[in-house]
Amino acid sequence: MENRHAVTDRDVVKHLIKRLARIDASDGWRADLNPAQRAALDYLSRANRFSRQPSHLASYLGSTRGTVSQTLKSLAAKGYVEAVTPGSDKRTIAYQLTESGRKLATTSDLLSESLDQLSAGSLRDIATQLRHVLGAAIHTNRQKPFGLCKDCTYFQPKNGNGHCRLLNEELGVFERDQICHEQLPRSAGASATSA
Amino acid sequence: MENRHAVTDRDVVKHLIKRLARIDASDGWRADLNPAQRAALDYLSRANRFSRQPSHLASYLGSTRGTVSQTLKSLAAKGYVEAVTPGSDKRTIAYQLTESGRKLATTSDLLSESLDQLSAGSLRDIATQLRHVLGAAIHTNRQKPFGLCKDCTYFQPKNGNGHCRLLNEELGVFERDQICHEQLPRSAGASATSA
DNA sequence: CGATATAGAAGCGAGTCGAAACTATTGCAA
DNA sequence: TTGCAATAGTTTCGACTCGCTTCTATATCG
Repeated sequence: MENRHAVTDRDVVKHLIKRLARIDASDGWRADLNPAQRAALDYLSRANRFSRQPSHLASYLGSTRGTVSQTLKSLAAKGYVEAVTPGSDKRTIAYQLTESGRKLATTSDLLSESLDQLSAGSLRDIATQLRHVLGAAIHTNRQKPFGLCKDCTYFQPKNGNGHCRLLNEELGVFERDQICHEQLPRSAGASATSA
Repeated sequence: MENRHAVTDRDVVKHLIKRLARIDASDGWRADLNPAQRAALDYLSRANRFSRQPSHLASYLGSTRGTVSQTLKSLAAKGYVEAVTPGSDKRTIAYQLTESGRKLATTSDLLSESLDQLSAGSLRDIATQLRHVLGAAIHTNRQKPFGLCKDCTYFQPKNGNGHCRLLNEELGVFERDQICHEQLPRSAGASATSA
């Protein structure tokens, strides 16, 4: 009623996210990486052993196999990742961080520093709200959630560790907090095998 | 205490923002634009008449004059923006949207659609929280806020319209909701002329 | 078997990116 | 007034992203 040109909360949020992402991207040129390489490094540092193939990264980034293939190649040339050939399926290849890659992936970035200036309560609130946004975006875009192993329908506590009922694999403690391309959020409508 | 590998809220928020930005970027290839061109188009659609020069866009994006110069050139080649030469200072140039550019800038994107699935209350909460995050990031990165004209220290209501006390210019109604490279948030520590 | 699907990679062309060099102005100061 | 540093924009460079198409190997299913 006040004026026809008023900015809606939706647009405010949209611009806030986009601007934040832009600033973070411009910060992504630290060291000798670019934002895409940094994203790949970051993904590999969080992905569990079932989720480290080029196609998984492409799916996570909403990109293509061809594109991430090149990004991983340049990361390998710089010595931050290395290819490992897994077992059964000879078409696949997996990438893992090298020691220097691991070190680089854990260095703090601008976004972390900015977020550190907020209170614990604020962070928890933002996390809750943004989860809804990301959930909506993922649903709209028909993407996979790539959530944490421990929040998965197929995750089953076992002794101190865990067990994946989908892949029928034993899981170490640290793997509970890694992301998985097969993850199906427990809270969501879990209609079993679709993945 | 529960486990040493637990993911902090800070990292959750960081990953949520980054993933959201990635998905939005992959969506930014609609029409015949790429994400950078889309960002430039979006900026120009919201910038007031004092803020449409390449250097302003570079500052907003945390990029360089050289880079945005090329982006604007390709946007001009596609007919979405056109250069206009302003008055006094012959070094400067300003870009404005063409009719087709304006049309393209107002088409809804993935992020808008996702946000539309949230309640008004949620959107208002997220906006409040993200403003803090962006504020911190801008401060850390020593960037300008690029806030709305009406939220500026130099903004003065005048009749139904407004007046800028910094540039000593009259402002139309619609200009109150545009972003300005000179904006100094009213709430922040406004120590006058620094800009 | 063979058809088809899938994983990864290579090549293409447009374009981004920071960095540095370059041009044209402007403003300031000796 | 002349000189010179600061500023705005552009150009060029090399590395790289990106979607796209094609290619090669393997898998899978009928």
